Amino acid sequence: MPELPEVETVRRGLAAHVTDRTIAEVATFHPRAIRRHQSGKKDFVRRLVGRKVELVDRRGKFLWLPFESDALIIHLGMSGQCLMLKSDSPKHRHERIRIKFADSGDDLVFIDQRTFGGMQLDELVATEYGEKLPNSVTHIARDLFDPRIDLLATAKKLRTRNTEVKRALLDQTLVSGIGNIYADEALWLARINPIKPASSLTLGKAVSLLTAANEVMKSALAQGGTSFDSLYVNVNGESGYFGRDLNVYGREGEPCPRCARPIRRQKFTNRSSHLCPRCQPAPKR
DNA sequence: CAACCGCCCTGGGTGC
DNA sequence: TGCACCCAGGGCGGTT
Repeated sequence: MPELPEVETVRRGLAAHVTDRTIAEVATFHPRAIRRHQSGKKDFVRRLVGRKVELVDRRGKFLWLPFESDALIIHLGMSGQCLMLKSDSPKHRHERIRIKFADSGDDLVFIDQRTFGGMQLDELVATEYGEKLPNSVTHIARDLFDPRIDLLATAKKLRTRNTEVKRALLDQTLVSGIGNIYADEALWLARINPIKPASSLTLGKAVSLLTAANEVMKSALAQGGTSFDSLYVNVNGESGYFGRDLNVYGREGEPCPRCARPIRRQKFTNRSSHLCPRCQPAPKR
């Protein structure tokens, strides 16, 4: 389940391997992998061939390779992988897209078991500070690794939300890049119960929550990301090492690292929250 | 505009 | 061994 640290790890790996290379050939193997590309498979392939990669950009969980006026957007979804594989490597069972380069070096191979991820070409539009974003990424808020994020303004906005704090944390239009794993870890670090109303946090608490999220994701990035269920790997196919540092996620029944009370897992909008019932007491209502 | 719900989809795991 | 079922979950479209 790639979140901000994992997607940033992939971005760095891609940047190191595809920058300055020219696309020579594109093959797609599953319609869902390019379903977001409105003008179809032929257009997708035709428009990519001949393009030279300048850099690899990212906001939240969205990656893109910007060209002059458009960009190739990559989203990993929950099981997407970008791997650099030998040009003669056999087709992987869940291989969805393969991009070959004019230098006949390693291919960029998109593998995705659950097909929530995919690629699309989209126009670039100018936004603030002279930045250019793909049109379909403009609604995504800045992430916590973005040097231009305004942490205080984000904390204030979080407190205006009439919803549970974890929902707000997962809302990519408020702050992007946080998924279920790092939301649970950040809430544990900040000692906040996930179903506490966002509006009930003090401003200081809201700031410390965002700071905790930033810290935990920075640590994860330094270790190459988390690999909880082996679906996430970097472009070389290697797992990250942060999984061992998770305090609550996936640790139901194990002792809280702070107070030794068993970690509890509870239902949260068709998924799960992991928390310490003592460190993160439920709000009274 | 904000919140919420249901849907997309696959395959590993589990229970019978 | 096989089958039915559950579960993971980010983003988005439609609705309230």
